[in-house]
Amino acid sequence: MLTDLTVETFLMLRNKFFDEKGNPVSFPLRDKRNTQDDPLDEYISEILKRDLPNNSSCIKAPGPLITPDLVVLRSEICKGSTPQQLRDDLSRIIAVEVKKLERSKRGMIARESGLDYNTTPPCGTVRIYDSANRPLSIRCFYLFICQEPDMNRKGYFKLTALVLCDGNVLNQDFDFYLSIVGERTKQIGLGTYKDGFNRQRPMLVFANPLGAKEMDRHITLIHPDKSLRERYKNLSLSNIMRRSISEGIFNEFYCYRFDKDIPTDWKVSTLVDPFPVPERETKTQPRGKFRLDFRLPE
DNA sequence: AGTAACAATGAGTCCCAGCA
DNA sequence: TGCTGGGACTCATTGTTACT
Repeated sequence: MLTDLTVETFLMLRNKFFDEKGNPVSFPLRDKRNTQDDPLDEYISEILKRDLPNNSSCIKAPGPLITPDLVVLRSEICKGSTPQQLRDDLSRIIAVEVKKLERSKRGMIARESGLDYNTTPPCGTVRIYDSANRPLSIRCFYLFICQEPDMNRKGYFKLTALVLCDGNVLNQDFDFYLSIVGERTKQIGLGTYKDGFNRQRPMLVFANPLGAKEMDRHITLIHPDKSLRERYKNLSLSNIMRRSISEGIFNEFYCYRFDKDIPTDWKVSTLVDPFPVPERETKTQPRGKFRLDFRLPE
C-alpha cells in the first residue's frame, strides 16, 4: 500500500528543519530578489524534490502568480488514475500551499486572528490542470511556518513553528473557491470620463492555525484520518480538533506529531474552534483623512 | 486621567508572467 | 510589446494595554 504523501512531506520537513529534540535547525537562505520571489518555497521544494522516496516527487509552481505553490505526487501512478482517484487519494497527489508568518517582538505569531489569502481562498480541494489544460481537482494542504532570522548567523534562518494542515480545516466549500478563483467580472467605464475601472479584486482573510496557542512552537500535522498511527508508528495523536459548522454540527480533524516530540505524560485533548476570530462588522473603516490644523466656525 | 507604545485590522503598492 | 491581474509586501489608522 502506498504511503500518504502528507505524512511523507510532514516527516521530511520535521526532520530537515528540527533536530532530534525538536529544536529548530538553522539553515541558509538566499536573498529575496523581488516581491514575488520566495526563497523559502524554493528551499522547501528542493528538499522535497531531492529527498522524498523515489516513487514520489515534488514540483514547484513554474513561476510566480501560480497557485498552489507546490504539488507532491507519484506521477507514474497519477498518469493511470481517474479524476476521482486524483481528487481524494492522498497517496497519489496533493497540493501544498506555503504560508509564512512572522513573529512579533513580543513573541506572538503575526496575524493570529486571520491572515491574507488574497485572491485565492483556502480550500481542501483546489484546481490544477493537466498538460492538455484539462482541469483537475486535487486535495490541498497548507504549510504554515514561522520563519525567524538566526541572530547568530547572518543569512541563516530557523523555523519556530510548523503546521501542515488539511485545507478543509480552513474551508471545505469548493464551489466558493471556484467562484473566487474562476473568471470574475470587473466594473469598467467608471467616473466622469469613463476611463476608470474597479478591479473588484477579492482580498480574503481566513484563519491562521498558528494563531491557536496549542499549535505555536510545535510541529504538527492536521489530518482528516483518525487512525493514521496504525500505519505510521512514528506519529502520535496530540489533539483532536473540531470546527463548528452550525449548532451541533462540526468537522473533526486529528493533530499528529512526531512520536518523540510528544512528552510521555501527554494527554490528548479536544480543541473546539481554537482559532482566534475578532469581532467583525460589515462596514469598513474610512482611511487617509486629510485634516487641517484649524477649525471652521460652527 | 493622560499618554506612550504596541497590536490589530483594513487597505494601498510593487512587480512581472502570461497573455492579447 | 504593452497591459492586466494577483501574490506578497507595506503602511495608516484605530483599538488596547501599560505606564506615569
